[in-house]
Amino acid sequence: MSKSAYPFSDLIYFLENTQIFQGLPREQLLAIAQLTQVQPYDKGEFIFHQGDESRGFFIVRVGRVKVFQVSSSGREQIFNVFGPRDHFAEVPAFDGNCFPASAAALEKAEVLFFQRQRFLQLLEQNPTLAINMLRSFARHLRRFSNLVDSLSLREVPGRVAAYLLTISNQANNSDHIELTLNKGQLAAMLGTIPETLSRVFNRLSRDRIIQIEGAKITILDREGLRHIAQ
Amino acid sequence: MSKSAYPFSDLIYFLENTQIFQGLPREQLLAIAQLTQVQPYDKGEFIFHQGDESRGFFIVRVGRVKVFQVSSSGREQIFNVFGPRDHFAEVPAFDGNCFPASAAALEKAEVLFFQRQRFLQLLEQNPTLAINMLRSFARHLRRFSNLVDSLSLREVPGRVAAYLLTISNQANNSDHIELTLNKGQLAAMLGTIPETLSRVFNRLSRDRIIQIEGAKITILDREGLRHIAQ
DNA sequence: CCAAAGCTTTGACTTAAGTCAAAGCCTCGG
DNA sequence: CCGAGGCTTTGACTTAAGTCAAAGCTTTGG
Repeated sequence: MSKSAYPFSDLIYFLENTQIFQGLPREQLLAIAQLTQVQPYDKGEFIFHQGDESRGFFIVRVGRVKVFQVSSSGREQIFNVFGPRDHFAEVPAFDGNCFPASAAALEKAEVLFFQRQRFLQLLEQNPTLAINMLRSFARHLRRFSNLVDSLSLREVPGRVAAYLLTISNQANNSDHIELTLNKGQLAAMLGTIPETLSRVFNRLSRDRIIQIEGAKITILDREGLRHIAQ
Repeated sequence: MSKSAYPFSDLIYFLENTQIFQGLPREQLLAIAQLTQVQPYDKGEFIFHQGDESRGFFIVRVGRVKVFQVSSSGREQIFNVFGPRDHFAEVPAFDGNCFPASAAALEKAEVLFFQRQRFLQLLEQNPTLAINMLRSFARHLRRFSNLVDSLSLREVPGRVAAYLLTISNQANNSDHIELTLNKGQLAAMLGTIPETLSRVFNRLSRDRIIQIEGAKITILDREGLRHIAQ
């Protein structure tokens, strides 16, 4: 059943440390591991396309994956970026409707795939799994709520400032942070375009609020940044 | 326990027809009904404020409720409008974090309130309830996905056209539709302001794509509307 | 190690949509 | 039934941010 090249025990260890499968009894994990398909993707390769029918859901094993939409004019909005142990596309797997967005590998990646039918069976049998799913959905809903707030009610400098504060926060409030997305992808994440993002960084730099050197950013004036982020 | 003025059987009948409590055994519904608090709200009155701590979640019994955020400059973005049998604010009740948005009554309304702790107990005991919640979260996630798409990737005329097509759809694809929100609230729903919405309606009217008479709208050129909506 | 491809920045320009202000319309309660 | 207050529209103006084009940069693979 599995196309994995990994030892089985590794896979089980991995699965029981994902948020979605944590807390499940060992024999369930074993059953899940046997249903797991490992799929490799090259940088830029699509995992699914918006509008496709869902056949299952995914967990990132290696690399990063973006979930995004593209406008008729070709502009991209990234909904979320997922890394190792993160799962994505559970909603279509759950409700059986089409993917509302596309997914592609941001870099060479390995993704675990779980068939929809198997997954739904597990879900019915397993209250713990349902609660884990609820937690996951709740996280996604909060993320979306933030995104809508950002896109509708804040200007681009505010979004950039809020983003920088968030990643600084994730890094123990360090003033030295490093962008993990290139600037084009970051722009797509923040609902803008590379040119505009570049100009905003430029301005924050000129105003001595941050200092930029490639992907490395130093926060010089955290209060100022907070003010811009509101 | 209940502050309801309604006969109990009415309340149970109501509860078992909500999406969240449907399919629960009768004795559970009885227990839930006993925990229900009925809260009346006047038009415009707040039900909770963004940032408040969650004490529970809500089901609309009468009237309509909007869930929204307000920017620092006072602009409003409505996330969703809920009517009878709809439930809202389940995420904060579930995860215990703050409300990410505010809620207020759009008109005189009655709302059922369920305490967080009771609700979490029910959720643990009741796999059906968990599945119902998952369905609800999945719906909300799809709604958000649409909203982000709208706000980030479409211009205002596109959002308006898509909205009109959606409500026409809900009305059996009738060409005669009626706005159920006033134009200020509709603007806040579509991520814009009344002046801009007015101008867009004006243009659609001038171009013979729709015809407007107050809250009544007739679709004259559905193909044209679809084209604008993409 | 170099060149091609892909990122990133900069400049000049355009534009969608917001702001402000005023006037016209409704409608609801006294 | 009338008038105050709230909706809605219109006009004139401003502006944030997008487009297009070109030039610097980096990275990567042959």
